[in-house]
Amino acid sequence: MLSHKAKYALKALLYLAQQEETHVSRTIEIAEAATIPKKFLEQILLDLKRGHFVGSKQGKFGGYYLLKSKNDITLADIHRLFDGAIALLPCASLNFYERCSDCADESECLLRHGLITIREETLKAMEGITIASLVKK
Amino acid sequence: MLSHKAKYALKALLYLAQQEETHVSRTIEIAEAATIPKKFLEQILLDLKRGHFVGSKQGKFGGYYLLKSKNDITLADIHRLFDGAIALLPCASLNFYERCSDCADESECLLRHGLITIREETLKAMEGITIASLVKK
DNA sequence: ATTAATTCTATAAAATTAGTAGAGTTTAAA
DNA sequence: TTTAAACTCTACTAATTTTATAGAATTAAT
Repeated sequence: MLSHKAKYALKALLYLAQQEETHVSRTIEIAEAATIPKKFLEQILLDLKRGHFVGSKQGKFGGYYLLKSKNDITLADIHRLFDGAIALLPCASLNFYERCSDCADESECLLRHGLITIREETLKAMEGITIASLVKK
Repeated sequence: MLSHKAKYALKALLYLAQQEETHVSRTIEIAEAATIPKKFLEQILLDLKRGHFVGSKQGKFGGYYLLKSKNDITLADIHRLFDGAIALLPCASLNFYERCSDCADESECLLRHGLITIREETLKAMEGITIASLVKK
């Protein structure tokens, strides 16, 4: 399941994707349009900025705008940024790999093989969902 | 990601699937073989029993055994039993459906459509992974 | 200088997860 | 019928994560 943070991030990105390219959106404007607690959204937008998905303009008349093309922001990206690994266990993850402490010999683990298959399939599906594809409904 | 409970459940089921059909396995035996805290495993086996995946024999010389065929226990089943919905948000779930409180009109939600697609694809993948397929490596 | 915005750090309440404790019940066998 | 060995059940606890909130600092336009 997605965390609220990831869900809010996606909703904020969808909002930004629907604005004119030149428009910068204030946090409060996004928060009200997408029903997201404003102070929580502040953090989320900063995370998105650090992930180089959005840019910001500071000071009066400042706000946020999409930095990457809406075609290049995928569900997999946002999942990884806010909720971490796509894989079902760390030992089956590419970007968040970690050994299981309860596993004597990883190469012998019956579970891992199946979970790698799952990761490959869900990753492909999640990379197919972009902000652009969501906006197009 | 899978919870430890779900991971332990899968490891326990894999252990049971590798025993002879007539054999009943004691909790302590499974715990030691699969490196699972015994008292934690007790709870997990009871959950698996209530889900009709395993059966038990009480009293001295009692223990657990597979109730369902290893071909009929899927990763999706175990995910649902221990970790709930397969879908990324409750509003996109079949078995754990819930409305989002921050969503004014669900039929208008741009996110939901994409998440239903993802759910369909990952569900298909997860239903393809059975205890039998994992044992066969 | 003032206003309106982002940025940053700290804090807090609630929920979830992971695991432990201990008493109760059931069954086989001596 | 007693004992041993197993499952069953309920409650509890500690740690972690999640979901925020608060407030001061910084930036930029007018």
